[in-house]
Amino acid sequence: MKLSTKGRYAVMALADIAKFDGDSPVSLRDISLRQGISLLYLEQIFSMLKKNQIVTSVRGSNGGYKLTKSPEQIKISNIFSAVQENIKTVGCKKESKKGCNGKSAKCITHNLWDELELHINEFFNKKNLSDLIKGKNENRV
Amino acid sequence: MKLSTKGRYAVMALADIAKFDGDSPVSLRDISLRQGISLLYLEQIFSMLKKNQIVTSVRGSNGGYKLTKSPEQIKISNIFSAVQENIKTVGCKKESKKGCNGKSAKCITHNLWDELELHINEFFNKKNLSDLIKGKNENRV
DNA sequence: ATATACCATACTAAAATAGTCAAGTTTATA
DNA sequence: TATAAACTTGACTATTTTAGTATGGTATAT
Repeated sequence: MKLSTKGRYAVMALADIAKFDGDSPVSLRDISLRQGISLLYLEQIFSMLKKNQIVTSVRGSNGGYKLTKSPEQIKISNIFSAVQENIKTVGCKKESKKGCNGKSAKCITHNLWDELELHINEFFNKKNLSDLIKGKNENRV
Repeated sequence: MKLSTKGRYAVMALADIAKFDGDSPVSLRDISLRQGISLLYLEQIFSMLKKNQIVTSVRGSNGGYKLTKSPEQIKISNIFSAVQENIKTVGCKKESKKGCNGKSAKCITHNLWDELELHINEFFNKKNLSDLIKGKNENRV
């Protein structure tokens, strides 16, 4: 089980914006250089972030992206759902209301995965962008 | 982010053994039929579980597998590490002692993924096989 | 004897991941 | 107003992982 780069890069890039945020928008080129993420890949990711109102874009020379809200208000869970990095721990072949895998009841492990999913989502709901750029993370790249 | 079938099936199959455990060992054929998992795939998984002393095998007719410990003593984390379903949420390209991705410091999101990993591992450390077969899970398949 | 069970290695189809490539449009500013 | 810097869109692709199959055994209870 691992997180995809899409989700991780999205958080990384937004933390970068949060950190370097001023009056002017932050360009993808700068993020690309600072974070070592391909520019073309960033464009893909930011297209999704914009559609989901995590960022707004400023076109033209010296343009770039800005956060729509303050870092405190942007939860990691918001970012993940924007880039469709969803935490789907379970994957019973055929899950219906009645049961899993075509059986009449849910599988014996079902609650366990549900609980885990809940845990992870709670974790990402409690964390926001501001948590990443303050305190002991100050010297991070 | 999702769990692989290998990890999930391993837990499922062991819960099955725990549930139907008696004096005689439980055959993979029975588990395969009850849980709807390919017999050949189960053999692969149980090979790993045996190597890691989660189960012992009894050969010959009416043979099968038995848990080496009581269900209370077998943690989900033990099972996952046996089948190499490791919770590696982070995947910085080049992570050294100094930093990530060839930089001089760890990346800004590093602590976040580490924390998540810790959370998940704690969760699986607290859960054992017995939790799956008692109480509200009694009627599960 | 033999059916039932475990054991081991190699192989593969399909899906997901992690991007790249091409061809634009928009706009600040020199 | 030319143009470079920036955003936008959609298609494409190599690599890796996943989720198994296939094959050919060995061991042992009955």
